[in-house]
Amino acid sequence: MAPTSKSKLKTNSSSSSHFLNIAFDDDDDFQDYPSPSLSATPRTSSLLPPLKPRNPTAIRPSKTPKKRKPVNPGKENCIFEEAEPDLGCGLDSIEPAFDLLNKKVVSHCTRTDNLVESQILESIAEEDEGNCDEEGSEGSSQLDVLLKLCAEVDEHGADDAGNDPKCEVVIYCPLCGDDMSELSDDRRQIHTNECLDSVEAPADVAAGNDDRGAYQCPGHVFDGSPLKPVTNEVDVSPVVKWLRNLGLEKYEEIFVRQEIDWDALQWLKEEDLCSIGITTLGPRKKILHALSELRNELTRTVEPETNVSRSVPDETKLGTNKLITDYFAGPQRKRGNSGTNVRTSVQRSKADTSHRSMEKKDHFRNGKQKDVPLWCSIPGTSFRVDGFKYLRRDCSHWFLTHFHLDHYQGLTRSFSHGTIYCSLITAKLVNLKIGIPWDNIQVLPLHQKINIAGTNVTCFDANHCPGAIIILFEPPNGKPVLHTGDFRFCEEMTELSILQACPIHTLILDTTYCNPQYDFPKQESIIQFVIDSIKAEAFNPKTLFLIGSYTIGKERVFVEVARELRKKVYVTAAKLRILECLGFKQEDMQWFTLNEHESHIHVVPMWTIASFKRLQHVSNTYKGRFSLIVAFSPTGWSFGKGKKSTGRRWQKGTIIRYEVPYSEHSSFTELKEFVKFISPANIIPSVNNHGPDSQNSMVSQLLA
DNA sequence: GCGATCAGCT
DNA sequence: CACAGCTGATCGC
Repeated sequence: MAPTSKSKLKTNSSSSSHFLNIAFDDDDDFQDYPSPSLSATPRTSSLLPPLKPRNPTAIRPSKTPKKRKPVNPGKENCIFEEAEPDLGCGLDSIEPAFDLLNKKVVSHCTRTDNLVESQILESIAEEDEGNCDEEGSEGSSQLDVLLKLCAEVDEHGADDAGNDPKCEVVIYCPLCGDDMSELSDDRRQIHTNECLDSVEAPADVAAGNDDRGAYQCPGHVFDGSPLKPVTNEVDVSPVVKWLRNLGLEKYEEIFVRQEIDWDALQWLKEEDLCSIGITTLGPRKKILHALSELRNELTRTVEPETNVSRSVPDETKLGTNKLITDYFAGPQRKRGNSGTNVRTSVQRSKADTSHRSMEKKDHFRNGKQKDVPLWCSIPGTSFRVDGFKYLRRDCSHWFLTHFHLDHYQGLTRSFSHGTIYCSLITAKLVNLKIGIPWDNIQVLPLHQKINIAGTNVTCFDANHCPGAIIILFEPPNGKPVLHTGDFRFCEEMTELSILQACPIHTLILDTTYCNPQYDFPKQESIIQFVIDSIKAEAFNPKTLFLIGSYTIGKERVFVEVARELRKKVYVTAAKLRILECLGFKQEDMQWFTLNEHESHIHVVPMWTIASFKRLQHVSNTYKGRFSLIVAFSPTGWSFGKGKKSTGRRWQKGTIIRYEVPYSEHSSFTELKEFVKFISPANIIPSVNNHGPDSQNSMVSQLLA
């Protein structure tokens, strides 16, 4: 395969070099700000080709109106806030550029939000093979949908367990461990209710259900007792069972000795645990976490049926990144939000086979199964995307969209689950940083359709970090899936003929900034601000400029600063090794130096800039050589949400930090434009950072 | 002992 | 909170 490495920076491709060669006209610095309107038409008509929905009938109206969160109330109309008084360090020179940027963004922010109420796409979880047609459930009640999904989960679970038909179903009481196989359902119910009463569990907790066979047992809901046979635990207290379930059996003795019963357990605090002898941090935290879960369970008012019919189908249709199993929160689940406590047979079956070490490694950690989220499975294939945290043996094709920790987490040197597919740049980094042998890596070319196990696969530059790709899957079932990974929409994407022609069925979308209040400026404008700031202060040789960067990402900021100012930037040797993987041309590489004395512009990790303590340490290191530090922290979070202002300027003594809204993810406006361009039948958000309800609401607003 | 993992933090 | 990732503690082979 002939890789056509094309860095996102587009510095290594003459055909796209215009991307970097911004006209830095001093008189026209901020013309590049996007149109101040959220309505789709202005920018679309001025900058982009007409975005024709190619699949208009696929969009279905919402069955239930969704609430829309209040939009930015208009007070965030200043991009930079003076976080602390300017102590006067001769910085007047850089203020004008700062003010100018500020004013420009004011006009940018005071736009009229013109959002139409939700229009929700259905995104019913489909079977991997794609033969579960969503049309079939069109007329179903929400409960029917739920039941159907449950049935599918059950079947799946049985398969996963390597179900043995000869295997006799033995049903134990999860409380006392008695064999209840011979009892009728009613008798089992009575039995467990009695057990339940005997440990004084509140009634609302008992509302959860277990789908073990035909029998529903409430017991494990509150004590988390294991679902495997527990014949040796007949005489064991609920507290001990609870500890064992947490994998902390070695502390049983302490709890027994201290006579901590179920009631007392609920009230334990960290200092109590320390005082009774649980001095190791990890187990103590684990116990405290489990206790807080337990308290949540006990205080929650559970209305299982109401919750099931109200929330589950909605979330399913909207395609959040949750599995069906997420809707049935077991006692230990972190995100138990449905209020129901049914444990699915998937979880049970896997628990039953957890003695097999390989399966244990694949599916479990501390007794918890890591569910494969919707966003990393490609419907119609067995492929996984960025799902290395959920390694399974049922897949041998693993795609990696880009080399950021939250996407490759779980990928280690010992990976043996098949082939990793990624861009050339990502491949180099995976090899360099993780040590994956090249034999296990398949480099994907850009813009070139290739066939992998019967599915056509085409990649495009994601305009995120170097090597980041968007992947188009065309499985044999005729339902193409576009996975954006992390991406920032740009007009070049609308010019991709394959995307124009291919009717996307499922869009797995980077929804990091899927909220109307995230509508940051174009990257060029921010870079220009940084350049202007440095230019303005450059007369002072005792000023050190710091530019924040991730392992990869944000390179455009310091590369363009160097090119424009024709000054070298200092990077560490480790950083240079990474930069060498990114496909820069020699003329760009010349701007990097390993000699810190050669430059007063240093590239540092973002986390160095994030804290004044660390900046102070840098300042101390350079005492004598530099008397002022100006640091730039480029992050999209500095624009909007939850902050009093939409960007900040901080100062402490001779250290100044600018948080500049430089984002490598799409803004809300860009997401809307992209969704309009793609017009998918389904959307699956890959980021769920505002809670499911809010997220669904936001995703539905993309269609407004 | 070392790699993997997780919580906590920014 | 998150972005993305560092640190330090613990787990597990």
